Amino acid sequence: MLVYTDKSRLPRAGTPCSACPLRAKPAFADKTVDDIAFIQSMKIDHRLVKAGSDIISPGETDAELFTLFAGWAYRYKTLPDGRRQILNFLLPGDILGLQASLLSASQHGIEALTDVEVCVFSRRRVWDLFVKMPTLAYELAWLGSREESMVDENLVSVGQRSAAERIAALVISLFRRAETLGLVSDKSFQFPLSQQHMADALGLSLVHTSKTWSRLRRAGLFAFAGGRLTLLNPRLTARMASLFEREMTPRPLI
Amino acid sequence: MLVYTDKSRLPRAGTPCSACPLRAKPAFADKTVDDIAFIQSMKIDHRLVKAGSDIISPGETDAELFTLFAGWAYRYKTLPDGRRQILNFLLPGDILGLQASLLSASQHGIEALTDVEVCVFSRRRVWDLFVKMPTLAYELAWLGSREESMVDENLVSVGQRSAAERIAALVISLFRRAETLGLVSDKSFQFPLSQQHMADALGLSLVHTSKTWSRLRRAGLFAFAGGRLTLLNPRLTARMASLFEREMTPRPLI
DNA sequence: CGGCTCGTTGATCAGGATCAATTATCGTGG
DNA sequence: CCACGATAATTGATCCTGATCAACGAGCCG
Repeated sequence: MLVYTDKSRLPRAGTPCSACPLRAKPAFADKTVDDIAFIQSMKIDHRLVKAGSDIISPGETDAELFTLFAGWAYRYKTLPDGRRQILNFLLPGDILGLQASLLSASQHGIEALTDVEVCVFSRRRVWDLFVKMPTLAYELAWLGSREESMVDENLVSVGQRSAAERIAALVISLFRRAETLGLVSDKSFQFPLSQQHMADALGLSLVHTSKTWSRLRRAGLFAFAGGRLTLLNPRLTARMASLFEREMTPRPLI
Repeated sequence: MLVYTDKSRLPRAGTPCSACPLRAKPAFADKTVDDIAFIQSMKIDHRLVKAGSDIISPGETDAELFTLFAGWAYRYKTLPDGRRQILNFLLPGDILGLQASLLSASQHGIEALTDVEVCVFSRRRVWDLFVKMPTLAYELAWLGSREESMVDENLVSVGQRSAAERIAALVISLFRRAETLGLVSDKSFQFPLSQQHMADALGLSLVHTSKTWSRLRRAGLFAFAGGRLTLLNPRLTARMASLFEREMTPRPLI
């Protein structure tokens, strides 16, 4: 993992969990002081990871547990001949490495999509957490189930939807997630995926992704410029993807 | 859910968890008496479900938690126009409805593939379990991660593998799972999937599934007769699917 | 300026979808 | 025991979505 060691350039590294700016967002449920104190006690580092490098490498054992503090990342698996499947994308507040930390070796890799900041939690203390902090343990399991549910949805896309439907589904689901984090202003948000990322996530070729992508743009579903995506027609995009509005209840932030 | 109410025809319904025949299998890790006693106290029913009916319906709220005691099942999602994606298959000893029980409403359905027996656990007491039984809570989370890891693998199949590779991957992964349960004798095991099930799991059309399936049979990878599948060439099948041998550590049985 | 990576666009190809017809397989009732 | 209808599997013909090949333009960095 590529890491900045010079913490002096990381003003937020010193911020206590109780004053975590993420926690203030409406996407996340409130926590008791005790829970926050325990989280703080588990936190062993605050790291910067450069875009494109692994936060957890495939096959890594004893990977720590992370919370994505800022930036985007994704989970992926590769086949021996190099084919890569992106399993799901990770946004700020998402937990990262839970599967790797419970199972013995990581079955997947996690790579930083943008420059990223992560909170690092001691893997050894996860067990401690289950013993002492049932609320947090429950929330950990909850977050795991939520991630599975996202993978489920991606599997539906790749297995059943056409190329255009897949892109529409990807775009709205990311839009909605960004929205709950307050990252959307005026229907537009920072969209850091390359077309190669989309292709690998959707099970499409790079070329076909490009063609379908620009077809949907010409159709007026969305616009893309300067790394920002503007969802011009959310209704139509959602309908094209058959992706239901699913109200987002505040979720736990570990 | 279609249920037999006449328990008299269910001799195993009265068997205490401590004498659970599944528990004796090498696939499952040993448990303390305390843990087993708690599991027993959570168990509120032992039900038979007919093949083809839902154990958990899509959108169901307050679904209970189950362990699959005997038979096969699968998780699935459907799109409004009827397209169906099978997310993963469930074999005896697998937990079922964990996601539905943690999240508020079930995002998927679970259907019995064969006639099935399930142990029913009180959903209300799951929280109790997290408070009192950290070991079991940890194992629940572990089982959740394991299921996610299976969905991950299916997503790799559907996103990256060719039709033949997908079928090969499905066949071996089911073979291996059946093997750990002692269901395989002489390289062959009961294989209850219809071609429609395979098609829906692999994101292929029914017709193409049939053609590829018989091509692989003619190629000598496996044979299928009388509902039993015989894996004639496990090595080649595994290589075709690029599915690595992954040693199975004993897993928790709740 | 050259050498990257990334996106775009056109031409061609093929894997798998769709359509259609036939053949087991099986449970059910006469 | 057989006839029947329903469901599941097979096979051939044709079509089309999306893969592959190839060339080119745009932005970016050294």
